[in-house]
Amino acid sequence: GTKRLHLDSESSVDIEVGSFGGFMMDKRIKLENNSEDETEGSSGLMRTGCDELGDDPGIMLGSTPPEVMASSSSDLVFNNETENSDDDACILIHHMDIKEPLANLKKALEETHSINLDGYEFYLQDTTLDDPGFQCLCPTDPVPQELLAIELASESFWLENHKNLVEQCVQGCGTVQVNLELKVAEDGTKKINIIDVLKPSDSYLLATGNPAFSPDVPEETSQTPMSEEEGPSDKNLIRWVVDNNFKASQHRLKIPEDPMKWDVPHVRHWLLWAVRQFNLTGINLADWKISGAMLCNLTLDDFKARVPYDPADIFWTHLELLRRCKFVAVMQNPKEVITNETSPKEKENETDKNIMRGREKKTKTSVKTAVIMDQNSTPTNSGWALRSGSGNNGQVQLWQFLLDLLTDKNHREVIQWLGAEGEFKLMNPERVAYLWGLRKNKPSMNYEKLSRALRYYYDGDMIAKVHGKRFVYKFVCDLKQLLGYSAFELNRLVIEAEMRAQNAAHDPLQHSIFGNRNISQL
DNA sequence: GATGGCCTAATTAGGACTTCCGGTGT
DNA sequence: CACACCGGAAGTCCTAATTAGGCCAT
Repeated sequence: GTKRLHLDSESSVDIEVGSFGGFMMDKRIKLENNSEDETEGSSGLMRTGCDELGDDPGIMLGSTPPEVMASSSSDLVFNNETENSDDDACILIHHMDIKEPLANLKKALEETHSINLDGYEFYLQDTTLDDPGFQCLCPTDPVPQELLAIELASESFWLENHKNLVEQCVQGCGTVQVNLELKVAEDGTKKINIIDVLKPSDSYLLATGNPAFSPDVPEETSQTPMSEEEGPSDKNLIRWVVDNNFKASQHRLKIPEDPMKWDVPHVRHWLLWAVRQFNLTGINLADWKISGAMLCNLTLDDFKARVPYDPADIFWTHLELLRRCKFVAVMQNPKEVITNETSPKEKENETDKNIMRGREKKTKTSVKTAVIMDQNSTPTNSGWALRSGSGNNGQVQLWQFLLDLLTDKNHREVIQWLGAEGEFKLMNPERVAYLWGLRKNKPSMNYEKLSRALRYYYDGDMIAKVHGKRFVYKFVCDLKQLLGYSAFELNRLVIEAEMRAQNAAHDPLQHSIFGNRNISQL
């Protein structure tokens, strides 16, 4: 369906709520912005995520050496542009290879800014072992890219100078953007606090030619695999999609979906994410020590006072969607909105992409399917986007349907998980095919045809056959990333639901482990 | 009358299967 | 020998993108 939001006197959006592979709601928004000049502010586009990040006295102590404050470089950015000059804390932004020893980082800071950092030690500020934010930084764990932004708690975590970030906290390789602050604790400890380790902005990578950070785990983050090739032809068309990385962290940190229920730390978590996501500048974190209720009641004037730079009202639109639709959305292709221009080089790339796309056509379904998986991934640039198709045409796909059945305790007799590795067996293949036929309005569907459809998945990253086992297939994708649950967890949840159902009164809404929602609605 | 913008319908392209079938493996 | 499994080929159904044509204002 489509519903219209009236955001303010100048803008309205048509939101088409569809199903993008089912798991991620694809909210397409046709933004009708009366503002003619959408390209305004295109200069300085794609700024470094946390450039000029505003002060947060709660984080930063006012003990930064003054000589640091006075210096500046292209690679080290201070946030002292804010009017709030009485607060002298600042964030330093430095780009480096993630596998460089921290000692090198310290040396670079000293050389670049002619400052003496003797006695300063690196800390992951206020990150504790119990902090969920820290857990994702453990070397043995995959690192959701968005969560490279380290959330702060109460105690600091000391890092060794001679080791690099990979050895101590973050997996991956390539260039990263490290946000730092210098401070002296009350006990006199000199700290170089690492606040964030982020993927560098595209502009930085483009300018330097450095490879983007890539986690050692399947690449993931937020945005949808927006395809450059499918960018909106209408200059006024902005496509917003749910940011799955934020959603994942939201789930993990138990942040309510309704922003009205957010407390101050929730708002702060969201804002830190937004600063980087929308390249916000001039933001003062101290202005955002507000509850979710206050956030939802911000007037446009309040907002403008807090967000001095918001070209094309992008962040305002985002906030409106958050408040009214309760989802954290990102634009699929912010560049188009901000620039509306294509450089000759980009055009050249597009040509290449078109060629690539022509090649991809031969790979059939597999690639397309992988794209849906990639919803969870932020294409570091065009890599993922190249693989993107045009969605699932709004129809349920076979793999979704199978997951629906697999998460429904009432269908365990016809299809069920085998073990913890994503394997599943069609206990009654013809019944599964019949149900699939019902869903697709294909009364003549049978297992032979269904299995042919499954075989189209073999080339991709979604489903594979388990050789030698009759009617047994396997989800080879990362279900944890896709659904927030691993196959093992899904299996356990289904079994538990079944056991509960046996012990409790019948609850018609609890067929699926997801309650009255099915996979397509997650 | 020429031009450009807007709207709508028709056409085209592409994705995800569906249907059929000959062949292979167990 | 039966049946699962494989993969090519062509077709279907759907949506999205592109193109063409008509209308209207300048």
